[in-house]
Amino acid sequence: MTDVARLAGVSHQTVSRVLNGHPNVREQTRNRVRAAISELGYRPNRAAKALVTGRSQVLGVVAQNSTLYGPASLLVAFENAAAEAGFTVSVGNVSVLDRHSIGRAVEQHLDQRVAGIVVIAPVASANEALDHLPADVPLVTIDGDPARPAALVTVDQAAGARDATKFLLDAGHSTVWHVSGPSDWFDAIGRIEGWRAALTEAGAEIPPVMAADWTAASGYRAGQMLARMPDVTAVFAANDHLALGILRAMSERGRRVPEDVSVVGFDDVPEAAYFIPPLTTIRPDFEAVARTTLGMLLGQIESGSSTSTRHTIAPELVVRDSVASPGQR
Amino acid sequence: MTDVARLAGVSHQTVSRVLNGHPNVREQTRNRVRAAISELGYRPNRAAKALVTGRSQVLGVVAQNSTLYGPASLLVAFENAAAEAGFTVSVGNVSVLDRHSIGRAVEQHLDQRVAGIVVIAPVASANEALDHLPADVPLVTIDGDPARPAALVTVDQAAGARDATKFLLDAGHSTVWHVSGPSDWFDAIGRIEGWRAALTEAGAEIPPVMAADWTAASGYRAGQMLARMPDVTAVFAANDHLALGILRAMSERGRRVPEDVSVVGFDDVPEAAYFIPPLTTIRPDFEAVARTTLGMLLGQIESGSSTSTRHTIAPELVVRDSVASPGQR
DNA sequence: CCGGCACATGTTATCGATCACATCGCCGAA
DNA sequence: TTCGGCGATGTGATCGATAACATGTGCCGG
Repeated sequence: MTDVARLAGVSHQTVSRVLNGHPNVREQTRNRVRAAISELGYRPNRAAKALVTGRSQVLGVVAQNSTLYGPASLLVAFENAAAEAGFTVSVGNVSVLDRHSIGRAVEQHLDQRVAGIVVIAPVASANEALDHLPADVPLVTIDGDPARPAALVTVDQAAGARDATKFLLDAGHSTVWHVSGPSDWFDAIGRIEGWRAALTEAGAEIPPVMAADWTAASGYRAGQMLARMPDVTAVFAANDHLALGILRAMSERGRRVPEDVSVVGFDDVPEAAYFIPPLTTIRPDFEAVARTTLGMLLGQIESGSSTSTRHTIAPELVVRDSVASPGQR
Repeated sequence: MTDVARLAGVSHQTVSRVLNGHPNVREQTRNRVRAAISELGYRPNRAAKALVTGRSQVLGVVAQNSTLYGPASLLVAFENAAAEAGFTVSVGNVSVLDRHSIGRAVEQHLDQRVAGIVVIAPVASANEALDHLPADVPLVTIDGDPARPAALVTVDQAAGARDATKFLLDAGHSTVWHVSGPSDWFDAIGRIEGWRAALTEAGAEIPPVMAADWTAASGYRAGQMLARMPDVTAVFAANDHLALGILRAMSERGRRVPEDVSVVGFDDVPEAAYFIPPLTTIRPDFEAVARTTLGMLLGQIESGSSTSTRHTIAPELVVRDSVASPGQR
């Protein structure tokens, strides 16, 4: 920096001003400094800046140890958005979302003096950890507890589930069964609510919820039960992997999809279009979630105050071939 | 740090020595300092350390903008391994692996004064970028060009492909068709080589390679062609998504898997066990790749010299239900 | 014609660690 | 006895940026 200052014939402070877009610098001086910077190929030392300001240009993300399509897409989208805004993202994976793990991951980020933190906290057990976090660090939660008063961005699970269920009802099914995600996930809870609401509105009978986890294996098990109940004609699966397991169970028991049973999933994983049959599903807009999250986080960083705004991103129904009218039986 | 020093009755330098495990500190002093640290809840400022040493406790990863199962698993495994070693990982996603993009991502990391960089560089176009990188920064490549003299960790694509092909030949198939990945990917090239080697060894006829990309869509297109050739009884797909597309194409044309056609994939994505039928595939050990990579990187960081060792991780065949003898026709 | 204020710029202290070197005992060999 | 050397510890400089304050210039209004 001193070299740049010397070459431009100014003081290091003026260089700093140019770098930070300070207004009170003469146009001509600014240009000279800029020229010197590019001539020397100067790049500011972020560590020094972080040391004096107490904040680095890094955003921390705490996510569950997961290679699932949803979280991975979210992460990539967030990284891209952050990079555009000049921030680096450092990821802290945890295997379980309990208080201890989250606390540790967050501390690790605070050590690094991150400018802000994003916690992808889809389960209730994360709540306690979040309540005990220092309040002065900008923090946004994704898919967290709707009941917590905190900055939150979330996919509108209920709306998606409603759309899916309605789509099946509109096709003529008298009711729709639901294979749900784990009951401690807010995502799963929201999808159950939406499904139930759609049935209630239509005056349809509400079958018992079939609880599963998010894996194809548990979808397969649920599917085996559903397949042997002849009056089941429509199933809404809480995600695409569950749906895949259900498709396989149906196929094994000779129940054709969609002729005998209609299935709708959630997530729109890239392979969904190549399931047998291609799966009708709900596509959440991960990029919108990422952009919104980043916006809120930067807002908090700039203003220095933590808001508790919340944003909900509506997902979209993607129609493929796994739904038909029951009349076609 | 000064506070800790005062409380322990020593100088800040001694505190620093304790922190960095310097040998020449009396046991008793060390304990006093440790006690003071935990009493005050002191956490060292990483920015200050990075400023003076010129390196941060951060490792940079440059990966292709991808939510694919393989890269995502690799990333998670690497993050976990790095966290255990006290390092944070900052990810720079790029959408294309060309010289410009990689260069930019790497520069961004160098700005941050990362201690080392990992580049996941599965395509030839990445080579040029890597050649122009500063030589003094520790760097390990994953899935890079086997011909480049550089630190490299890679899954043994050829061995996996051979195992897969042999398994099909051993089941009694006279030859095995191959649907490959994009020809500029080293992974795809290695898999083609392994497949061809197995056929040559067995003295089997070598059918033309069907080129595709990694998507289920392109697998489906290739599958449509394969399905209308009655003499095709065995297919080795370069990854599980391709295999999924092939399965669907076969199913549409009424060719049963595995009775009429046997299929083997590569990657062992979590859903593979729930395809119709469950897919026999090759499972790469991403965790081993991640651990090995981290080990090499830390080695370079400590020694200060860049090696050009290379490690190859052998994958494993996972047998499920998508392969049968052609005699069962 | 002068005080004062806004703007442009420079000077010095500061963040929190490590590094290089200085100091102080103490022990053992000449 | 003396001195070299080593182990334990302290002192001051340093990394590269920003913050706070100081300085110098030109313009405006009274």
